[in-house]
Amino acid sequence: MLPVDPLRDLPGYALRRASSAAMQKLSRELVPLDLRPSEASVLLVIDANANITQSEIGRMLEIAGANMAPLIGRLEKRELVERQPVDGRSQGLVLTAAGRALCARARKVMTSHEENLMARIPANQRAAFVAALQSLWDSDQ
Amino acid sequence: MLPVDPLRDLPGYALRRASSAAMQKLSRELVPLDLRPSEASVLLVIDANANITQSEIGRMLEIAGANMAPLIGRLEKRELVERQPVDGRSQGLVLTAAGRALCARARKVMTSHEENLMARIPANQRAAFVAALQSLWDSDQ
DNA sequence: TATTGTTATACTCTATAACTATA
DNA sequence: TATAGTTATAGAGTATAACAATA
Repeated sequence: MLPVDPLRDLPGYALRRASSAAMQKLSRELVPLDLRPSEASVLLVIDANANITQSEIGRMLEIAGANMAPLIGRLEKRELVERQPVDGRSQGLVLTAAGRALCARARKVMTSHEENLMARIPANQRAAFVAALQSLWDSDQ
Repeated sequence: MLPVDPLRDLPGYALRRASSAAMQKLSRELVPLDLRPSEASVLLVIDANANITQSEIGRMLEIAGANMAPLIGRLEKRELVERQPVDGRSQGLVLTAAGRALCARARKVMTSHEENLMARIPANQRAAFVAALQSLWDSDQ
């Protein structure tokens, strides 16, 4: 007798499995760049917002401050990011030349990843799909 | 100047944030039952498939065998699940009376959670939304 | 008082390797 | 040889608590 999967048709479970599969795939695609998805995301955010502080990044991406410190530390140690004092307690972050180069490669990987995901969904449903995801993302009440 | 979020409109990123928000919410809702989402899922699977083995559950839910052992161990220690030898190396799993009672409560929590999620999405888009998620879930190539 | 940045710590989920017992 | 179950271990993400320096 074939086993029954009582979770298969639950939207929340499908959401979890889809997200997990997509993240695993992206992680593998970023291996050649020696970046994790969270690190690549932070590079893109700094590139789009020169002199942003790490607490601002944390609020934007919902990464707790305690976890931003080692993440930024790794990027700084690899000389992808530089800190520039804003005031006595805040530091603006900017990409180095190497950081901009790696960010460009990361953007290509992520863009390609996104296109491959969306290719699975009928074109006329994509906008509704993303809108539905964004409405769930604020449902954490 | 307001910071720019270059990730906000990427479907894959929206997928990750939506999944993360939903999982955090479900985790909180399961706290009174002292169950994690993965434990609740396993209870539902055993309830729907008496005498299923833990390796079969692992294949269904994509939980590695190495991680099933401590998970089932916790459920057995709480006397929610019993092991019954199938052959020399396999054991069928069944719920105890306490396990069935807790499973029923977990099902209520999960069903309510699913309904609250879907309430955010227009009714005429829900089927397409779940179908899109299921097609992504197999995109881990 | 509140915020920024940081360290330390712990928990969950996940991943790999190695091992036994059995098929 | 392949599979079931287990143990140990490590990585990654996330969470809280605590602290110093600054606003």
